[in-house]
Amino acid sequence: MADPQKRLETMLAKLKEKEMRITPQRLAVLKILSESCEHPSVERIYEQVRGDFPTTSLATIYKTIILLKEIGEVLEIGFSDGSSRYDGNKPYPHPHLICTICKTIIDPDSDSLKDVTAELSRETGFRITSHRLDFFGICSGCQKNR
Amino acid sequence: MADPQKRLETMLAKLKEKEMRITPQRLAVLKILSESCEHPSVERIYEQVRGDFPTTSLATIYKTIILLKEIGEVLEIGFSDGSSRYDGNKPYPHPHLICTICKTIIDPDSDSLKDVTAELSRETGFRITSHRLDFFGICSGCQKNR
DNA sequence: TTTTCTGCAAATGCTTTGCATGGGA
DNA sequence: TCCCATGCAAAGCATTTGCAGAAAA
Repeated sequence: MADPQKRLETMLAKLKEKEMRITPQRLAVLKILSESCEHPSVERIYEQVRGDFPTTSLATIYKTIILLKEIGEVLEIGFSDGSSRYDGNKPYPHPHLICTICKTIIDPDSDSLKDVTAELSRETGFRITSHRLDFFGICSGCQKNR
Repeated sequence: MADPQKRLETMLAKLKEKEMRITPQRLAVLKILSESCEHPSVERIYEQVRGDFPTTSLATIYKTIILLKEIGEVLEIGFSDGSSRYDGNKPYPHPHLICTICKTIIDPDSDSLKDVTAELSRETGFRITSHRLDFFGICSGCQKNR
């Protein structure tokens, strides 16, 4: 995981460079995304931002994310069901390991794509059932709670 | 590519097994999907089916695809923008090579995931710009037409 | 002060649903 | 004949858009 503080600074610098304004709402979204290990959904970001700024609208979250996508500071992980999750900590393509039950998304350590399925399964306790470069599976927690 | 004829038979057998009816519209959708090299969109399938059955509705195409997904006879390739493409010829996870300009989707031959990016780029003329297990890039045709 | 951003509400656009009719088996 | 599938239109829903007021710079 990249240093959230540095990520935030990078994002802020990029916004300033593009002469875009740093509003409290935007700052809140940037903070959440720069610290994200959980790869939050729009809805999740919305809830968190509303904790600090109760009048924030969903539209603002969407607009901010569209903005960040345009300047390459957030990675969108879109799914077939139309839902999307976001990674502002590592905004570049990298493998994901996704639990199809609890929807947890983690970033595996492996850089190589060779024999990754077996390797990831062993290291994380996931049972791999599908893939994409995104690997889908069931995390160890969900395997126990069945 | 799998033999379209056999794929069609497999799909039909599965429908019968589940006691689902084989209607002309469904048969048309199955045929298109079993022969798909182009990984058609719902809209594309709709247009083709309407060639033979002009009264067919979009809802029927959607319902048929949902059905096929449930019985594992079609692979959905969903994108961040909400659009989806379908593969009924190889309804199991496999790598895709996607042109971000003309939206062509092809199935590369390689089975290994090692050094695939460079390999695919060389073999197909794509310039790889992103990936997923789905690899995104620009196909040779679009590189020429710039 | 200027220009951009916010937040509300309305508009989109794709997908799903409900239901009466039609058609497989 | 009995159900299931079709096709139309309406409903859903996540996302986008338009615009007047608010607030960065």
